[in-house]
Amino acid sequence: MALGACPQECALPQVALLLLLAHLPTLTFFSSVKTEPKEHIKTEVEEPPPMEVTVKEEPVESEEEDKLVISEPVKEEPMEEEEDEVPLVSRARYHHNHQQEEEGDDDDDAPLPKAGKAAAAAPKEVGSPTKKAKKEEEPVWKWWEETKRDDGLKWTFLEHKGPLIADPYIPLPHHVKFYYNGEAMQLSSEAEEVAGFYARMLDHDYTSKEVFNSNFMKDWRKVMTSKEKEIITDLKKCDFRRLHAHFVQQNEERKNRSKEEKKALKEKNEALIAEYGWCNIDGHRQRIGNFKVEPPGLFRGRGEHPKQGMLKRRIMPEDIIINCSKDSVIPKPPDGHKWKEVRADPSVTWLACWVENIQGQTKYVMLNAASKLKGEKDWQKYETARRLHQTVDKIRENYKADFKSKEMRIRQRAVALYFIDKLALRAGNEKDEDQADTVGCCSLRVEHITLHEEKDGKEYVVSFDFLGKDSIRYQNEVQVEKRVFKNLQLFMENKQEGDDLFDRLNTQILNKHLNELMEGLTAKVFRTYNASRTLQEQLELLTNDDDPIPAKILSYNRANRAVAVLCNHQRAAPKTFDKSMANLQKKIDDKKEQIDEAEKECKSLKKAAKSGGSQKEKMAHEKKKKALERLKEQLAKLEMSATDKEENKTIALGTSKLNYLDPRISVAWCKKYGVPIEKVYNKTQRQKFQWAIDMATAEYNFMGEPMDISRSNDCDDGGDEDYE
DNA sequence: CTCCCTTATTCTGTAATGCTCAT
DNA sequence: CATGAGCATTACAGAATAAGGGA
Repeated sequence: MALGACPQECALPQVALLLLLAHLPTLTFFSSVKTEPKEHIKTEVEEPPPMEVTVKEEPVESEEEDKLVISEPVKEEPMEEEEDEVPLVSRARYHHNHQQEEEGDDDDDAPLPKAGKAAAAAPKEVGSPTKKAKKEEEPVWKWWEETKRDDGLKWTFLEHKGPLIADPYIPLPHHVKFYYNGEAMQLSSEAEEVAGFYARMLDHDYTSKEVFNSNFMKDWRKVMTSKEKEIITDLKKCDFRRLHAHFVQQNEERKNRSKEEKKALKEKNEALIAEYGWCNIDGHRQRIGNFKVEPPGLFRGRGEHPKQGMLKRRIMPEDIIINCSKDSVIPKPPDGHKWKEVRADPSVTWLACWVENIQGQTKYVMLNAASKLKGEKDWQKYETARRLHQTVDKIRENYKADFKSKEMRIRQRAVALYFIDKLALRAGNEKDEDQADTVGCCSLRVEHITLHEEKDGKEYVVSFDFLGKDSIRYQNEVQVEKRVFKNLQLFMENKQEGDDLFDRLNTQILNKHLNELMEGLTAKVFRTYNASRTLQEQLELLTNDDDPIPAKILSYNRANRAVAVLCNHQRAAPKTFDKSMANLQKKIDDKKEQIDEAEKECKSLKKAAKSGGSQKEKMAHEKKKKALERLKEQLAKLEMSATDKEENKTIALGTSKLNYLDPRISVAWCKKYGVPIEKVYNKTQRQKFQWAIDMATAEYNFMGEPMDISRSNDCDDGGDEDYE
């Protein structure tokens, strides 16, 4: 049963199987406890479609909102334009200067030149109609109802304030001293700043690593004055403890700030966001993802990174390239500074970039996940995955046939693809020497797998053990087809540790082949496809229609978890895991005790009610019964979260939720089972997946007919339920 | 009910990867 | 084919914030 999670016979690593199997009984147990309170039954049975209930339940923002609500429930009518539209920074300018724009730009709200029928019909940007806090929600731009532009350009108009540069260094107070060889030493500002970076990390593992320390020392010495360089030669003689203590104290003080201070700080921060956090793209205001330039610091590579500890230098305006329209207000560099360059390249999505000094890579400032540019791409990604579904059977046949090919390179390609499909491995590009030694499928080396003709009663078992992205360990034992096994033996013949398993293959070759099988197909599409498919299948399998909401959510999380396991999304067990688990357990025990007690009381009341039979006594009994039910429900919820927590100990759900699971599957599930969307997506997630929440109905099927995104919403299930 | 502290969740930061295109 | 630039996506850790729970 749990095997249903796997794309094919047994894709899930063993852990997953164990987890799912081990907990299925629990699940059944819960689903059979019929103690739902009346309201629950109602929500599910009664008229108003669940969705409506949901909308009402939208958690209210906070204090301010309360005030407003008190004053008067604002009427439903969508308040037109005026206020809601404020945010467009320089609309006037935009229209003014925007002559190269084609015709159809007469509507204030549809600045996109090619907006077709969809845009015309679309209710323009609708703000939050009811609640009207002064910090109003940004009006939603339903870009998904517009026709996608097909010229490959990302924008016509782009205006922004440029990135926010890190504050200059402020030297430490004089009493905070660095000691060398037991003696206080006043460092130059430059050397002190870098010393501070190290001091901050004093109680981190990094500072106990040799590579980190030697890289640090080397770079630190580069910023020292010649005198300092002469003196400071040995890290072991450096004493950063005063600096460290200073920073700790600073943190402490920050935490203990008064309410007023905190509020002021928050406002200041919001002002910064208001100024730098937004851009105007084709007449719409959209949030920028990372508008702050990365401040200087010590490079923290993951795993055994050869460059860990190196100094990440301060980025100055002179390093930064700005990208924006010619006719926009060009961002102003800080006083006395210049940008490296200002260009207007509408073929890319970034607003600014610079080259980072550790790896020589370019870093970009881009829009945030809720933006059209990102959302459209995301949507497209899932449509590609759905197209794969249409042809995946053929592709599988195809690579299975290739297991027998006369050509080694074809066989290797086939086996690699088999792994990518079955195990959701990453493509595995080659890497440079100066990066951490991690691999993906194509870059697997012979030492990363072990072949077992037989293991634990199974034939042809391959065990994997390697470090993948972010140096996360991948360990798995998989039973494979005999042909795959024999091929692997062949590939490994006459090879030794360090040799590539697939020596006639790399990602370009593989992707080129894939592209011939299906337009737009690359190795990573399989990951997306198998992840999303697994979610949908697991949801179907695990959800019980008549479960109360918490049980449904547990099912959802389990389905999500199956995907996370498939994709090997791990996390370090939270430091306080055991403790908090024990706490939870105690709560559960307490609750059980309460229930025991309540049960006893209930029984005696029942007796009293029956024999004596006064109205009062009956009432008392009824009351107790209800209380008891409530308690039981609370207990079920607690136990639910306990299993959920336990199962989640070292598994991270976020990554798959955010990057691999077609959000329409989740939206459809919520609609189908009357689960409020907030139970599955938090606020930012709802923003990111607005397009899906808006477009998917309960009938959405990931494995159904893909949509043609470029021609927009003229197929599929034209859902129009508003559901925020 | 408020306050304070602890724990859980969300958000931010930025590293690490995938993939295409030009040379 | 090999290599590297360019840019976009995916990834986890840690900081920040919110929520829970006891006094």
